Amino acid sequence: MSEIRILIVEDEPLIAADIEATLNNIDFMVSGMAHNYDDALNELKNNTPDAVLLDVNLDDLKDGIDIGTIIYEKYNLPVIYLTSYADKATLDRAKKTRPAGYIVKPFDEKDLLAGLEIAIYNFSMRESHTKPVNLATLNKHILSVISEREFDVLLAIYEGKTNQQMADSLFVSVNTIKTHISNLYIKLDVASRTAAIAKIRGWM
Amino acid sequence: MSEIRILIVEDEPLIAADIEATLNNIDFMVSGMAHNYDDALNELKNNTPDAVLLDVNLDDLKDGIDIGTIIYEKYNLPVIYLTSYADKATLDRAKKTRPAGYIVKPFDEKDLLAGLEIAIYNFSMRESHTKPVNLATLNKHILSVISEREFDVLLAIYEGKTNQQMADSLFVSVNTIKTHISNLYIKLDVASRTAAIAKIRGWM
DNA sequence: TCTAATTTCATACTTTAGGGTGATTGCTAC
DNA sequence: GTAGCAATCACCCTAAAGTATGAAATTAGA
Repeated sequence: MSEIRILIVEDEPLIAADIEATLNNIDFMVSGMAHNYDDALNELKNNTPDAVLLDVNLDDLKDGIDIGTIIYEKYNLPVIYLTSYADKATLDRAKKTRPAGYIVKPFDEKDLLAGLEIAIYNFSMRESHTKPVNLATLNKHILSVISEREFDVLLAIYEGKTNQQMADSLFVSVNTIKTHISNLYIKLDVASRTAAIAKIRGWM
Repeated sequence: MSEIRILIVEDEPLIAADIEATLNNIDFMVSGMAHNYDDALNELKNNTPDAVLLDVNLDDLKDGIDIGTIIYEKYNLPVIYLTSYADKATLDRAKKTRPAGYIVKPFDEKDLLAGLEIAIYNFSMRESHTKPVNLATLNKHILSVISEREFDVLLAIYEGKTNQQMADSLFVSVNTIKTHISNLYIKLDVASRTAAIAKIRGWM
């Protein structure tokens, strides 16, 4: 994996340049710079980054938290807020956008890099909670081994598909799906799709 | 709800006193102070806090991350690390303990309060991902309103139970369960138990 | 190369889930 | 008091899921 692409949204040129200089290293690269709400949305759309450094106080009608709200709702990216003050009301607005991190100005190189690292890591962990398990970790929990194809079927079950829908999307017959499901049930020691879902939930 | 009880683990008395003064306000209170590994474990056991502020660099054989590891494995509390430097190796060790936040020294009152707020909030959100939904939040996501009994049934579905098992544990007939499920499907706009589970997944 | 496991499919059968319709009871708000 | 809703239950029917058994083609490994 290459560098993590960061979008910087900051209206103070000096700080923006400072952050840019700090971030262009082994681990990170700057994917784009935005100075206001519209620029930021544009960058998000046309040059989607892996994470966003977001100044809360922009010299604009819309502030950083407005952008954070859009990112939370539309994009699913880790947001790290930069702010020079943190009153209760602003903080409460910010919390609603589930930021991955929060860095208070003034900050130095270490604050920024450490804050970013932790925030992005935490975000990826947070994400993995909502995603289904992966085959390798799944197999750590059971005696017998679930095959790749069986895993495909298990994921489809997890997503709420019917046998027919699975058959269509995996290009096999419903009979085949049934066979896989039967084998899965034996291996997972369950007797229904919902029991299977309940069983694998929590394994991540 | 009363104040959030914070355990401070910090071996530098000046900083510890400073944090204590900052934290004893409306939102937070200090549940205890520890200066080393053993003190910290003792406090965790006998006076369990709601969150832990953890200095990484303790003047001890075991450092803050060792304590963080214990908290991650045994207790399930949000940990916020305090550190004056953040080299890659330390950061990697810290990340493995899934800290809720990371505050880099030197920090002022605002850093601390904002960092704590965000970290604890994020942690509570992270937690709720693994738990089933609650009725109130569930109803925010749909047009019609799910009743209490319907919610009981939905939870039972989520847990992988069959209609018969639900009927037994809720002391009603299978027909009643079926009626509730039918109504649930209409309200959730789905057509099967697994689709219902997939739909409510993520709502927390 | 021979074996074991995976993936594929089939047929037949049973059980569970889901859809439609209607009805009773009890509670609450107007 | 009556309209509305929640909760309960019944019956019938269809569709989907699950069980059992057997078998062929493919692939990976010893």
